[in-house]
Amino acid sequence: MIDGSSHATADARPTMKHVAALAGVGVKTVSRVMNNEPNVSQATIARVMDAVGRLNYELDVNAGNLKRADRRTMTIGLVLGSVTNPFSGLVHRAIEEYAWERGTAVYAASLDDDATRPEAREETLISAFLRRRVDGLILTTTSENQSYLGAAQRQGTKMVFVDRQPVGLVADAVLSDNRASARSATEHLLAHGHRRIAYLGDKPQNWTSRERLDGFSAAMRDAAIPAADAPIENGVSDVVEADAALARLLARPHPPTAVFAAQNLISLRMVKALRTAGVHQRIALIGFDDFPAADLLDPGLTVVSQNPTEIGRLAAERMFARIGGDTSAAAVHHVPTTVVPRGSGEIPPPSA
Amino acid sequence: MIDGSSHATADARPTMKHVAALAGVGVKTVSRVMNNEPNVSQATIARVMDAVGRLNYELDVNAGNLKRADRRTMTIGLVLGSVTNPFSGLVHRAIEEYAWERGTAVYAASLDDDATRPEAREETLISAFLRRRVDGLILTTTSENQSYLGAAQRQGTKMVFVDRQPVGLVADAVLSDNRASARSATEHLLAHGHRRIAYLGDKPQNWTSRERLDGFSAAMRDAAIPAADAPIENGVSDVVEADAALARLLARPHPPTAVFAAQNLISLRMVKALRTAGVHQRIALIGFDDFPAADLLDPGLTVVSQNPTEIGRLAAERMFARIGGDTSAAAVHHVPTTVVPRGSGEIPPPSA
DNA sequence: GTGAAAGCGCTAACAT
DNA sequence: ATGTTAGCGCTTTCAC
Repeated sequence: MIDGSSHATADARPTMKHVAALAGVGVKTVSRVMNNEPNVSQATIARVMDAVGRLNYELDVNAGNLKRADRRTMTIGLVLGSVTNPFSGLVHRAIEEYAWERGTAVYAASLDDDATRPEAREETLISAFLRRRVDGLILTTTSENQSYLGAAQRQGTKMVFVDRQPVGLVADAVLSDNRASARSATEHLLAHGHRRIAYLGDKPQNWTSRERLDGFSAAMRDAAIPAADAPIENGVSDVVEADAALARLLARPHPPTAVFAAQNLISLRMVKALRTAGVHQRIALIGFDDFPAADLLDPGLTVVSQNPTEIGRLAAERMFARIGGDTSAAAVHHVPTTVVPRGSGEIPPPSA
Repeated sequence: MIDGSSHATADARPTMKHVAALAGVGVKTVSRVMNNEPNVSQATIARVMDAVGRLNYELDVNAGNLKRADRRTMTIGLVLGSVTNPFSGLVHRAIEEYAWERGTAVYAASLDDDATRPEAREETLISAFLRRRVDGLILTTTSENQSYLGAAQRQGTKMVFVDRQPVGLVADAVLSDNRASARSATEHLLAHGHRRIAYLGDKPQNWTSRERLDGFSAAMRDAAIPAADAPIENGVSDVVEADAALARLLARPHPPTAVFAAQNLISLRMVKALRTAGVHQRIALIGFDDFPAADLLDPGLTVVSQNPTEIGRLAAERMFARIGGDTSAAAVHHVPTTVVPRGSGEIPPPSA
């Protein structure tokens, strides 16, 4: 027994037939044992399990699903923003946890916002999942319209959207109330006495971006702030751009006394830009999305904290409810956000 | 056409037989078209594709794999630390990218270090992957010994380890040279004049933790520093513990002038502890693993930066080489790390 | 260039 | 309590 090749375990992948032969039973009996079905004697179970162990047999669930009545593959597909993003990472983690607890495997695929042809990649990934007959798809789509998923949905694939609402398709969605969150953030700054507040946002092609901008605008309008005192910078996707955007804001006749960075990466870039400009102790900043080191900055970064873990858990819960036969009307589920004050968002305006 | 049920697309999932019937050809011809096989006339291809479009047919790859000669499922399984950890997230992302480019789907599963019975969960997840006949497994295992994977390996499942070396199993591994990296970090502090350096590490059950501690100890020994000046605190897994550990260090007759936090979460906890103790501008700190906001801290956090993206890419490369038939000897692949100076690691000792 | 028949590994339905 | 037969949706083999 030098190299394992003379070991009792065979090198070829065993099938149920091999196990049945070795145990001296029929294949259906092996199937019963492997699937914990009733009506098998303890003695037979023992003999089958012994053979399974000797051969290191693992049930082939794909083959079984071919014939099985419910035709469930016990897999779901996840299409999210990159797992590199802490938000997506937590959503991913929560869904995975929920799925594995229910014996369901999770396919993961990332969608980078900045890809060349995002819709093409999105459709390719989803098609790959459909060809593998996933029971459901949990999606953060980049495309403008998801009606192309209608056929797959009618054919039985369950769908739940995360961090977005579906367009051209009726399906459950789980997300933060982006508009209300942006409003809260803005009102937080207003409550601390600010009147001139700048908004830094992501690309407006992005639906969540538009929602956040709407929330900001609504809050400013309600506070009777003229649009001239609510400057907007969209599409800040780079540190250099952040510096430039801040420079533009500071060059205004009446520069803003506070900044709302409505996306997590933009928040980081803005922390740096304010620092570089030497105004980080003077201009208030509130960011969107929390991250581990936010409280270690100086000043600590005040953020609108989403609850990605709860978003993921709830999305998974909806998914498994649908898979389990829930046919209630599709709905949008909002997960609450909270403003976490850490210092940067509580800097008062100079006048105060 | 009010609700789509009267639409041309059927609600039942179509099979090749349906497509063949609608296109007026045999199933084998449909199979040829779906798999881009030669010897089909353009006219036939067009008719088949038309039927495919009308029925919204998607090939069932699981069914096909049952009979296909190579029996490849075009899926791999990933068992990593939680995608919540930025290191794992980047490794995950790189592997995913590489796999999808090769038409391979990726199953993802997280393994939390702090689970109750980590090996049980590990084996459950891996078994789930094997039952789905993945072509390969890319693993960051928690178990002490992986010889239980030998049978699956002999049966054809390729395996590549990430961030760990396999024990009791011969397989490729891709990881940072933890020992050398810890040595570099320590030498960086020594080069800045420090003689009394504390080491804060993860649980010593963890193999990478032991390697890092070894690297630290070797560097200190080479510098002829007595062990009394190289205090070690292991298993700091909490902010409170970090405070306590720092307090113990500062209470020493000759407190350390520098600290090496040899794990990413511990680095964060230590930043906070030093800040709380009011010594963050006085005691040097070097962390392990980079993170997005490290340069935004004050002082900026000097770290040993691993290259998780390259680790992931290389692991995927090895995996696909093995799947493609590479039978060369299994090897350990070290991916270089770099010390990124940002301020905290360059604070001189009081005497200098 | 095309199709008919066999069978991949398993489960359903029906024996016994 | 156990085994036998058919067939899931596809690819292989081989015939035309």
